[in-house]
Amino acid sequence: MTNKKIHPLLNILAMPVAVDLVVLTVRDNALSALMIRRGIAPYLGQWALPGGFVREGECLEDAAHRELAEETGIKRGRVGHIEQLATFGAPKRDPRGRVVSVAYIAFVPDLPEPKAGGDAGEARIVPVASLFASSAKLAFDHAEILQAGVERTRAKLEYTSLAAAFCGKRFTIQALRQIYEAVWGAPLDPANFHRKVMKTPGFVVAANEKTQGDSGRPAQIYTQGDAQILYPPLLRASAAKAPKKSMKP
Amino acid sequence: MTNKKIHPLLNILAMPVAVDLVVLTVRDNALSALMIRRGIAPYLGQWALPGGFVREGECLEDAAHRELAEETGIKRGRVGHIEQLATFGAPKRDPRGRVVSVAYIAFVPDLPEPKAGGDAGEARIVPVASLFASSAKLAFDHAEILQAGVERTRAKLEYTSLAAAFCGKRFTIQALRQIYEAVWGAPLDPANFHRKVMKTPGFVVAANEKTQGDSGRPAQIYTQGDAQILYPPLLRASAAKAPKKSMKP
DNA sequence: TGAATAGTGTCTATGAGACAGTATGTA
DNA sequence: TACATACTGTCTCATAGACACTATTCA
Repeated sequence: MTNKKIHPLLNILAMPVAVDLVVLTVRDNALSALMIRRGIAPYLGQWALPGGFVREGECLEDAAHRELAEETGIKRGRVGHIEQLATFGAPKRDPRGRVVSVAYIAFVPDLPEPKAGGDAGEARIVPVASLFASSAKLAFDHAEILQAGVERTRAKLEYTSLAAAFCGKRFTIQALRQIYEAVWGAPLDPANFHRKVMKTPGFVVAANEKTQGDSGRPAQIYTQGDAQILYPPLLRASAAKAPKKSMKP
Repeated sequence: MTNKKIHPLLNILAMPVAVDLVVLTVRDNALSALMIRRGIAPYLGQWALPGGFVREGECLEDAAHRELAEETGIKRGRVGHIEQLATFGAPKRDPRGRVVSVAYIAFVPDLPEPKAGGDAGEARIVPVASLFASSAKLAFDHAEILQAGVERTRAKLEYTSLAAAFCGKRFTIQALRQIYEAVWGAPLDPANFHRKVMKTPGFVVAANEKTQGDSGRPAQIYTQGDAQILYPPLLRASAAKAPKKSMKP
């Protein structure tokens, strides 16, 4: 690249690149997403995912963190986990012109009600079940992005320790189980769950503390362990599987 | 390097968007990728993934199929499976200027040695093991993309029926097993594998035909079934798991 | 016949699920 | 004390892995 007059890319189509964020948390035992009510056209007044455009010299994940902080006030340190989800690039997905959007999922421990900042309108934490209801029309292709983010999250809880990213730094096994129950939308047997977590090396580490003041026996408090991958995985019950009958007399 | 472009409508930084392809096949029992030797600078003469820029009015997956056909001659119908892998957007990943690249993985049944077309140099099918060797320096961040594609592929064979996308339309259980062995790089017990595939509903469907002319008992021929998801999954042996001892006297 | 591969039988170890039982706190 | 929740024990069933065995072809 010594000849600076030649720009091989000049006659290539260029387009804005955005990041959109599926920010998930568990609130009142319901998997919920942080949504922004759009204050400008198009899709004025509809729910949209937080997001914005990538800037010069900024990598995609940095853009995601920046938008999260700008639009919702969530700083990097409060984010339990962030990862790239997928990229959406249909030519007409934004009526203003072609935009490619790189979607991220972020898991955040239970949040205070956020305040909107930047160019966003009202920001709220909404249970995903109500967003999936047909009456809730999301802006752009954000329903599709949200759906993909939730499905990825459900799948990842099976074989990774990411459920802990929804908890705070210190948590009980019950709290961890409630994350699974909220994300999967199905109850789990507390006894079996407890045993499974305990025998998965590195999933959680006992802290030198117990709960107190609650009703019932105090619970051991744990912190997240080193393990990233759960082996064997903690599988959801298959929808395809026939219900079982107990044979105990 | 002021390759900055401003989108006319939005006054936002715009950039070229590329697709890069991790085209995988199993050849001589080795997982292999289709690579292109670069015929132009930068990285002249080094191995790179096939790819190119997204065009106006073209969605990302269409761009992936188009580049695959242009650079390697593989038509849509020959592709067993294609899916988006991830998007790579580090500001300096292309020394010519900022480019965001959406990577795809494609699985193709065993290929004839390809001919290069378009602006590509020599195209070849290379075992991924030799590409991972430290001596093989790939262009751009393509080593990282390839690594991600191979890891995704290994993981997906566990819980999906995608291994069949590496086989032709009709295949034996042995052929399917050899896909798993090549992708995972580890032998599987033929008897147990056979039973596992058979008892997973919809994984394969028996065709009305058997092999003939080979040594050994003729094998039933199958086609791919309806199932997308394997439940329960066909897990790789964990590296973390201690080797087992047989207790049989 | 023997070599080779397909496919089945069967034993064992492991893990999931159901659920009873015990431990330890609060009201 | 009653109650609630944490945790443990234990039984049953399903599955994976090891590997012996049978089946069916070709040379």
